[in-house]
Amino acid sequence: MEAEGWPGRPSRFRPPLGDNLRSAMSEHRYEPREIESRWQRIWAAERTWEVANEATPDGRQERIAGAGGHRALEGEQGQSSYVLEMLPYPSGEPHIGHLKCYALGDAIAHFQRRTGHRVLHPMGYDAFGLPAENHAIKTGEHPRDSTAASIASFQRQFRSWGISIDWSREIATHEPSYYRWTQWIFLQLLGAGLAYRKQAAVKWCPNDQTVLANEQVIDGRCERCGEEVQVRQLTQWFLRITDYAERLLRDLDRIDWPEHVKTMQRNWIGRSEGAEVNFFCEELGVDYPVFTTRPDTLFGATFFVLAPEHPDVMRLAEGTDREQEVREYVNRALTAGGEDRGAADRPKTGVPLGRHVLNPVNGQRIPMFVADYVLMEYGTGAIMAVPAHDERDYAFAKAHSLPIKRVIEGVPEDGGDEHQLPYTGDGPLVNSHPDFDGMHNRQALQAIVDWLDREGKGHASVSYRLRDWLVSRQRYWGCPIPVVHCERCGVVPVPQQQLPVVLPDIEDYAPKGRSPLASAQQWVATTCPVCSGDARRETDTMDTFVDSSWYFLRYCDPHNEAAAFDPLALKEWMPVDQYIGGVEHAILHLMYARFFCKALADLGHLTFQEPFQALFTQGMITKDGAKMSKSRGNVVSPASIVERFGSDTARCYILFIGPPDQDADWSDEGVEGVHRFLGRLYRLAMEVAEPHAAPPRPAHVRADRTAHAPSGSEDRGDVGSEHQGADLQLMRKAHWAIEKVSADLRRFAFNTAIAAVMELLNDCYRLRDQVQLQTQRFALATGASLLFPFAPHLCSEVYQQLTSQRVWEQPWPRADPAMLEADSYQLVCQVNGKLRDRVQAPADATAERLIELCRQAPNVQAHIDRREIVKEIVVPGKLVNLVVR
RNA sequence: GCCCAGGUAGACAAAUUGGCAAAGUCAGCAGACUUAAAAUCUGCGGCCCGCUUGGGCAUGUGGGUUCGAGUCCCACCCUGGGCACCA
Repeated sequence: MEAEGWPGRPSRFRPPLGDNLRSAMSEHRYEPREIESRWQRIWAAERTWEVANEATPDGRQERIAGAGGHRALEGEQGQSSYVLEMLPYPSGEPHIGHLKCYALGDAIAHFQRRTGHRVLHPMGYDAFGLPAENHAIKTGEHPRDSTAASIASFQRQFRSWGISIDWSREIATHEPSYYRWTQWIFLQLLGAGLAYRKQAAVKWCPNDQTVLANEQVIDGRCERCGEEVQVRQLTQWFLRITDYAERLLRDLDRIDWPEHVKTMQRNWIGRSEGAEVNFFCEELGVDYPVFTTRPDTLFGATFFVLAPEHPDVMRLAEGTDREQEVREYVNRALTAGGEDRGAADRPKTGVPLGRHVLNPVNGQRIPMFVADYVLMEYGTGAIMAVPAHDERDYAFAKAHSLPIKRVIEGVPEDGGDEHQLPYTGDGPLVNSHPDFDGMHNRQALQAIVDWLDREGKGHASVSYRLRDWLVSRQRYWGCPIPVVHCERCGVVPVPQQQLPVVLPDIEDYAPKGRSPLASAQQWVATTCPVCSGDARRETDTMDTFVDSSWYFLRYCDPHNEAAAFDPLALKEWMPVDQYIGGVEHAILHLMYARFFCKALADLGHLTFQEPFQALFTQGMITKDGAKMSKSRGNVVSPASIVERFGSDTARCYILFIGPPDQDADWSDEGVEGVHRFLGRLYRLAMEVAEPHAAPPRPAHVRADRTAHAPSGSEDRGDVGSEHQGADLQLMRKAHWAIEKVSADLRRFAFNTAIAAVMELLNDCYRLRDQVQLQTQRFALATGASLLFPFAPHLCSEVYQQLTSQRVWEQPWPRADPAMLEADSYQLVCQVNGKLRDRVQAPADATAERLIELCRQAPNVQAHIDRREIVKEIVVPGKLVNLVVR
């Protein structure tokens, strides 16, 4: 809707005044349910939000091509835009967080469409997972059935919200047509050596009876159920995400994500620069490498520690008088290891191994220990201990009365006092070696690494905190891992043409410490694809995060039966232009999806490295300051809000409540306020939309006007008639709103965008008996057009009534620059930085003229008095500040 | 402990680049309409002094930079989040 192209620009028509307001208004009750279901039917019947792939070569676009109403307005050259909210896990009903997420994403999608983009905005379901399986254990209902019910409920509600989804691309991760390709991707990774099996100390949840990924363990507890996790030695499937640590870290610089999310990922990857140094054990004739970030403190190493899981621990202790003691310690550490081994304030336990290693820099013989504060998974599972300069080594040395040797001089005030240890700061080296003593430790660090490298005793090295991703789960309701175990051939991938490996039906879902799939004997028994001999199927299923690590690719080509996706389809849509979801996925899902992209790109399937170019993380909706939960009984269900007020109100309110990236507290009164606003818009629009039943003027408004605005204070200046002044004023306000809402949408400031439309509507009411009908219509239609991304049903209705056109088929309105500029403005007059007066100034006044106007302002004169003006600061369009002495 | 975000009326918030603090919404008060209420429409709204013109004080606290600070700098307090034996 171009301002200039406004149909039927102002006639001189003025509505006659009448006094049957009451009856006229009562015909225009705002009935969201009626309005919303009507427009939803139209969008469904016309498949308005479907969008076809342009580049898919085999004619499939006919099937998925909808009417695509918005396509009519921007032709073939419309730039593609992929707007995506995080895949919902369907359980029961959608909650308020879903409403916020989709209200947000839909506003972006609508804005994109109306600014000339072809928008892909799909929907699907993360349908495998534990809740459905736990439900099955309790009730015996097949997870497939309960999942189907939840999906149906989600669909129903999503449709009732009127979000502009291309429903033709709907997917669900539990459908064989989807997980067939999840399995295909797994085999791709397996073929590339990125999926592998190993025995490892893994986190086990005794309640859910399954292993967990490191990322799913929070403070030693299961992320899902809160049960304390145990450590078990099991053979499990892993994905080699650590191979991508460096790229996952580096590429964060190339994507437009919130800084705090990037920071979390950086911390999780945990890159450390240092050196690997070999310590030689004479007794066994073996080199033990350690990773250290502090090679500058090598001369201060007074002992050496191995992790209890270190494979050489028992071999080292064997034959020494410590053997029994070590065996007991290791056994205790390995079995009881689950209970917060991660806590830093735990006492430092450990036992000597009765063996020694040589410090490569000075040949000193130092004792070896085994202690559980050293982790097998990080570095080499062994450390050199420098108690003088490391808090943990210091605590261990104190507990076991080991020598402490200071090798870095502290800054003057700590004077080398023993009480100042451990000292982890910087300073010159001491007690080290004549070549390094006196050198600043940061330079010494490099010098020592160079020396180690030359001597072949070590080298610079980088270590990461990130661990490989444990993806196998001993659960039923997940994607089967597509391999078989053959006695002769070992682990054999299921050939691609035999995919999907379909999840079999089973009798008993109860976990027994192994996958429930193991009880499906007929399914497990199979033949080896290589040797045709007897083989058993893998009975573990995949972590559901695997399913959701690639779903955004499938949306680009959801019905492809020959491949997971067509490269041309990906080229058209990927990467996702705007991804939207909660911060709770900052590490897990977002890291895994990035990893999948990089791995698939390396395998030649993708041409991009990052799946989500821009990310927006929404804040949580709380109630009474607390997270909504059933146990607190403070849950606000979207269905009840939609029922009472309609989805337009629900959506507007949730965006109006505050900045969308911040947490916000739900307020029932606030919802009513927004509902009132929508009702006001509707009623005024209906009133002016019917020229025949001319809207009557309420008598009191007339009275009010004569009482309050006799000369029209807005008419200050030389504008001719009063009508022109008010008309101009409202037109300006409408154009101001266009400018404001457009800018706010670009920066996701939905709350202020809605407030701007509220302001416009307030002016429509305030000026309604002073402006021409056409002006009123223009202002209201503009308001509806601007509010459409937030309240699509109401705005479609209002726009249709006012203009007989479909608002979503109109391009986004553009403000007329001439309407944004007034010919005069209020000049702020300051003296010594304090506001003293305001005067009207012409827009084109020179600096000299502005100073003059300021000086003459009555209250400014009083403050200047006879004092000397030492400085004049002029900010054209804003203020003049006179500095006096 | 380390890192990040935030602290503005009675509540939620706005102020995009250092330029009129508080747009908008809620709650509140007043008026119109009504037999009345609800709904609706209109208006008022930081604190202190003053009859008003006006003046002083106000963005967690204390300093600083600047003609001018919610915004920039330093120190501190509070709230929320992330990380935390990772060598």
